[in-house]
Amino acid sequence: MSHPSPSAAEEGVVMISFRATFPSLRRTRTRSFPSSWLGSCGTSAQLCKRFFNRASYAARDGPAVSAHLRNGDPDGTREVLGTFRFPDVRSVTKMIAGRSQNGRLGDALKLFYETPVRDSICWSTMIKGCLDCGDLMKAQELFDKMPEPNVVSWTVMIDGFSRFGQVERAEKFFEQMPIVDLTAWNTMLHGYCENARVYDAVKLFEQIPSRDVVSWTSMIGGLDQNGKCEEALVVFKRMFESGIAPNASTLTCALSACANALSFPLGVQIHCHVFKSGFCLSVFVCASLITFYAKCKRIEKSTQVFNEAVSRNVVICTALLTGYGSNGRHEDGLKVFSDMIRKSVLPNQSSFVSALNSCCGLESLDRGKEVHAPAVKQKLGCDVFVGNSLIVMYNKCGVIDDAVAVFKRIRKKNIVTWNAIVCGCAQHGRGMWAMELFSQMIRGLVQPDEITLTGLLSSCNHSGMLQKGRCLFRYFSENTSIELKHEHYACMVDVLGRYGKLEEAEDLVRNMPLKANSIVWLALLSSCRMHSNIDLAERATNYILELEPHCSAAYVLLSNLYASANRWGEVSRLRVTMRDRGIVKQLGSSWVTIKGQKHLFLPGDKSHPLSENIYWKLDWLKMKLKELGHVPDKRFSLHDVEDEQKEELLFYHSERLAVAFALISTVEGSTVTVMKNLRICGDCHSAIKLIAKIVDREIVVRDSSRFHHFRSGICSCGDYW
DNA sequence: CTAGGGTTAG
Repeated sequence: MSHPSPSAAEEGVVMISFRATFPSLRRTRTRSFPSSWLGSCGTSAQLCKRFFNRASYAARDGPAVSAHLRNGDPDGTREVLGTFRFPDVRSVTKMIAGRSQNGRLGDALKLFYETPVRDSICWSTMIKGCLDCGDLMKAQELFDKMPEPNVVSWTVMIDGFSRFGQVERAEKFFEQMPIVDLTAWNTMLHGYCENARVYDAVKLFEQIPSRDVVSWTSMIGGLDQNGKCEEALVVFKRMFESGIAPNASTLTCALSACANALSFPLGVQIHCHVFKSGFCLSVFVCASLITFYAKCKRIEKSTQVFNEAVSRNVVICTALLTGYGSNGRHEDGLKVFSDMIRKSVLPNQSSFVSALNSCCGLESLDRGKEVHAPAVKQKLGCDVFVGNSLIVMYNKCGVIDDAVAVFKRIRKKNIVTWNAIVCGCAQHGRGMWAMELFSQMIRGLVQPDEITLTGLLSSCNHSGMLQKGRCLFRYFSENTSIELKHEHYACMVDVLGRYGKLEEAEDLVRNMPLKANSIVWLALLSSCRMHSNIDLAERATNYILELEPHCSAAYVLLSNLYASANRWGEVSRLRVTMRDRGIVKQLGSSWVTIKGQKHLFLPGDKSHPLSENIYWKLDWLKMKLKELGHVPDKRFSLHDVEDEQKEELLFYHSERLAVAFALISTVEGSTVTVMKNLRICGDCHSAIKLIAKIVDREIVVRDSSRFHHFRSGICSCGDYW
């Protein structure tokens, strides 16, 4: 400390002389930051300046101010300054920074304006504060008013413009700077990178007179984050040759590039370097090692790095959690998550996102709710990222109402939020909701994107809204710059075809500007299956097999179409072709998750330990169904066998076994949810409607295309699916 | 720890 602390005597002298000069001040002493008094101070600016800049006061009170700011209690600083006779510009600057960082721009500005003496640091802090609080205009205004902007304030502005996506203005500022130092160069470099102008960044990088480790790291990270991971690695190697030693940040960026480029050997080399150099102490490096191994599908190595990590903070845990998720090891991922909570490592936004993704992977509503609860506890339930994941999770686990509840609570919705809920409506057959959401988007000036269109068309498709579908399709092609892709045409063909407009659908396929791919033709073929149009189906199949000779779905669809028309000769001919070409039909299966345990059923399956009870329940249901006048629809039994046998086969479809098992294994009155890998069979559909009525419970079946909510004799799909 | 630059998890 260059300034010695004042002795009590000295302080006393100051006090006495000050009070003698301003006797009225005694009353205001305990009040916080007396602005009125600052006004009177202005009459003697020199005196004021002398008092304000007395380092001795800052030496005594400064640490207290810092402590309050550190503890997130900017108001505490007022109390300290209340006992503080002469706040100096350093303390005021700290307070301004504190208030800005707490999002209280108004208070910060008030302090700033009340301060009579402002140095360039104070100005820069205030400008930065405006930018941190999202007020670019105010920052610019202050910058223009600043008496002598220095290289720091210029740099703050460049960074601000870049962060607001106004890289052109940043560029202009950079060109106009009277003095450019290396930090300014690096700021501009980073600005280009974060605004996807990575090649301008490269150009700038080559111009930097002397590059330091930050320049190199920015360049490597920038290239990597703009999808140029190979080039990032080239720059990394060049850096080594130029003799600049990488630090923890550099290694983090380089490892990320290795992961994206799946450059396993180089990543391992970096790992060795990390090990030898001691950078494994850095949590960032450690996390990126975990991610690197996970992306290279060496999840065991990720676990090893995790186990050997010196400290386990949220970043490291989340890296492993995410790694497990992306390797399909959802149970393990959720175990990491629950360990975090148990060991009081507070999960953050990303941890929740990954954990919820794993719940989706397990299709487990219970696990999803277990993650939702701590998210709410941490006030992240309405966060846009966590919220988006929650919407997807609730949709996928079959409870659209909960997804909607989350949607409504998210205040700062982004396009992903809107898409998530629109796609949920599609899956759950809430076509009208989807339309209402779309008009809300348009009114709220939210730009829909190509995913929105897919969601909307598929909503129309699942709700049988022909006219709405046609309108949307036209609206998007005429009024937006969204490029229509194959999936959009496939969706539209579905909308038309399922409704029975097969000719119109075929016209669309033949006249679309892109070359129709197998997905588009497959949409047409499945419509033909629904509306028993064998001619068109045969044509569509030919196109599909030309494009994709091993498309088993095409064979199955056509074969089922022949079967339902009793053309068994064609069926067996197709079966032979399939066998010759080695095409295997996907076997139908259904499953139910109860208490975290997945129970899988195949058609006519008797392997389940509770098989006897399941079949007993099914027989009882069969009797009840008969009483209600249910007649099995044998058209859905696509085997060339006697009618009675057909009925038998129908009754033991995997979805029914799963439903019966779910009913006997859960509490009466609760909703049961069954998943199926293929589309639900038509006869099962009508039977389950009645079963829901008989047992007076809601039964949810998710098949390969959507959710069916069965309740008291009706299905949410309105028999249109 | 009074102002400006690079890093992680999706």
